[in-house]
Amino acid sequence: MNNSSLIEDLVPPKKRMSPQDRERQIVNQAIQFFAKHGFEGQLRFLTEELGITHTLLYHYFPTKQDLIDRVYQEVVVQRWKPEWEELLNDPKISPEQKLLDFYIDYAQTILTFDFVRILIFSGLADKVISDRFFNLLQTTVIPKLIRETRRYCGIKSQKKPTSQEIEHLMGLHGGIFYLGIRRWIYGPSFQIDMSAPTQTDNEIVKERVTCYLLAAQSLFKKET
Amino acid sequence: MNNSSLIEDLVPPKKRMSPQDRERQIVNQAIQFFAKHGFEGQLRFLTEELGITHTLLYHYFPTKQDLIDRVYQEVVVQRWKPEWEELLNDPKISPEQKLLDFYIDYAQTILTFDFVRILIFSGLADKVISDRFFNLLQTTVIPKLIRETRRYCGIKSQKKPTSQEIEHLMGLHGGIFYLGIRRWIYGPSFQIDMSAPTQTDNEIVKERVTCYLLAAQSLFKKET
DNA sequence: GCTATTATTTAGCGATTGGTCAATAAGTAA
DNA sequence: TTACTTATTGACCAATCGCTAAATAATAGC
Repeated sequence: MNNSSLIEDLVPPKKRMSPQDRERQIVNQAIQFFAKHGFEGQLRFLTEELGITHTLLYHYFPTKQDLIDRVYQEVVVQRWKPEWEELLNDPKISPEQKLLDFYIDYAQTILTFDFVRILIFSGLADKVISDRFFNLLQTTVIPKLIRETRRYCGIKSQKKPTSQEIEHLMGLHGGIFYLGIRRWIYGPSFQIDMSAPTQTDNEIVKERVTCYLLAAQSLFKKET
Repeated sequence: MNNSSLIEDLVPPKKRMSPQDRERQIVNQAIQFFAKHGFEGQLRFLTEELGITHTLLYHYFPTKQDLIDRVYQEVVVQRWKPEWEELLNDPKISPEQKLLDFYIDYAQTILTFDFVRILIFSGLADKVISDRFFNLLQTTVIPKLIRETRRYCGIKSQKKPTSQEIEHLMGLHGGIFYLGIRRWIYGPSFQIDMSAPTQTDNEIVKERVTCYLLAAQSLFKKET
């Protein structure tokens, strides 16, 4: 008469989930939801996607800000890799290999729908999330990237990075982040014709890093 | 007793403005308002800044979308310069000078608070504005920029741009647009230390274009 | 089966949203 | 002054926002 048993085999009703599972489910959906609609997205639509009432959401996250903070932790904070600093400090690796390894892994880590959009949404609004991320960038990897660039160019200076060196690095950095902006913000309308053979992200990043180093050599003449 | 006459000398009361002046005032304020708060910004706050009631706004723009459309026209459509195409087609100018002249003027034109933020806000939401702008870019200047890059490298090919050529140009393009993102989205926290001597935008753009062409020469070997 | 716990829902509140409509008052022409 | 146009306003509305309190029902331990 009814085929509910068949359906239940595939999708168990599980009307009442364990708190851990439910929280995990909410956070995962909230990440995609806020990345798509921004932090002004209405919680009632989020709970609609989850198939729960919006009051249940308040049971797990008492305020909207609590949920946003959690999303921020998962998307931005947990995605930062401490091993990036270790890699850039490793004396056994050549400068060009360090830069290449770093930017390939960095690009794979941050060029995602949720990261790029949430970072931009934050920058446009209160900047709480974006500020913290860029502070991390500026205090940790950027000085090391410039130090390695100097080593590659045969420069021994211990002085702090010049504005020209930083700007040159920002040219590379922006060129790579622009991949994410084209893909996840401007969307499919600003993509390359897919009928022709296209390069992979890794190939593109590799080419940009190579160009960066080539130009650095001609830009920063050897001094010693 | 009161000094209202003094104030009125400086700022005439002008409680009733001419329709043209009022509309101009509303549009100007709306551009800055939407660029700051996004298109979800509340019209009551906008009219508060203007010192008028929100109902008067509806007298000039019947719906919010009408006002947004007008802002789009002023900020994006009217800012596109047809002479960019003329410049890139001018046979009397060398390829490197064309690229330099174009990107210096392009950067000066679009790297503004209202343009950068409104373009990004649009991209994050319905993409109506950003799609149209990038369609303009892709169909007009990008093919010409790649043609001039080929001429600079001594390549005679008439084939349509390869994905590698486009990606290389996107590296330059993104590196320049990233100036606006740092300045108008991430904000002051991601700016270079101002105590040291800094480069002007024109100097930065010039250096990036030079690096782009240098790398293009080594990337695209001459074929004759 | 019984009970305690708690995941989940129903109902609703106060504030805010874009938008409407009729009344008001500042200019203009006679 | 008078009459007319219209820029501007005050009062209000339906829908929606984040959020709360109390009732309901599914589960686990006994």
